[in-house]
Amino acid sequence: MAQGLSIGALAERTGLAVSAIRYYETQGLITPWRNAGGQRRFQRADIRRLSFVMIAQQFGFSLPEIRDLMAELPGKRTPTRDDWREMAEKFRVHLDARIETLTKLRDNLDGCIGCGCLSLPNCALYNPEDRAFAKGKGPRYLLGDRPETENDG
Amino acid sequence: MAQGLSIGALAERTGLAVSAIRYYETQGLITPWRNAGGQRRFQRADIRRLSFVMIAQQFGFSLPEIRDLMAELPGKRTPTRDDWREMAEKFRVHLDARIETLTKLRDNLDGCIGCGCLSLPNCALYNPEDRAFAKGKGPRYLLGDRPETENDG
DNA sequence: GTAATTTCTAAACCTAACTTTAGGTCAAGC
DNA sequence: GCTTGACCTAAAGTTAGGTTTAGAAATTAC
Repeated sequence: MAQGLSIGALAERTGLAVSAIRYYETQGLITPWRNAGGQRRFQRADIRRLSFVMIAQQFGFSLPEIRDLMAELPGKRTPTRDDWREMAEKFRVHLDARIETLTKLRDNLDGCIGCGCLSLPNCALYNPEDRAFAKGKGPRYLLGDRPETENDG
Repeated sequence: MAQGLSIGALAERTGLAVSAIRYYETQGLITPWRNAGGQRRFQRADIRRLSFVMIAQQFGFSLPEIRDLMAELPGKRTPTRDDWREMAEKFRVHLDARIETLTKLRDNLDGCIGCGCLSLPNCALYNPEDRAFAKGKGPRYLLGDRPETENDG
């Protein structure tokens, strides 16, 4: 293994399937070079990149989103500690937001299901801030009612 | 609307597409009855059920998982406040776990990327507790290195 | 130097969670 | 009572994130 890691070696180091790594290349998440025989060769820093991909996926980020996050990192030279740190700081903002959203949602759910009303006009849940809780598309009224409607179990 | 809600009415009340509601029925998330003409009719309580589905999805639960969670609720009679509360308590355990996982992961990422090493033998990240951080499949070594390997930017 | 692995590409396949389409029925308004 | 919109089913299509397959070429192991 004179120059760079083979795809199999990278797979072993990251725990990913070889096919997944190839797929990530098509999605622009890593850009290996090719050796004389046309096989992919990876930098050792790509282990870190792929680990980051897997971590970000755990947080619910899509591959395009992750690619955009990683676009912060230098493409050509090996990212330094500071490159990573800078990127991670921006990433952290997203993580914090995601965690806060989930925490709020959990607390709201608690409050609404736990409270006696189950009818939203009286409930903390019924307010605009809470309704805009996530990436769109959510329930318009968090546990189902409209403001002018009364209790309906 | 003498008896029950039509699918269109339910769609309007929940913000879901009609096609999604039909799909949820095939997945066992709701069980409407049919009127004389063969059209679906829903209970008002189904608004709440579907809202819960959407909320649980935000937390990353799959439809089968959500169906199992909701199996706690009485199928025939309209769920009472206490039915919901009981179910929500079990759900909350999952939410707490998910939030804690994400929080830990965030802190780990902070620690590792932020620290000077970027080489895992010295890093808080390299320990079994952290490596088992999620629903399997994750990176075997959270930011890429193996213990016996040295710094590699 | 040959055999066994790995890797290559392209294309097909897979699951989850839906949406769209097609052709037909039901219900509500005038 | 007719028209229009809502609803029905079944089947095909869609997107994300991959995996599998097939046949060929490169690499490694002996």
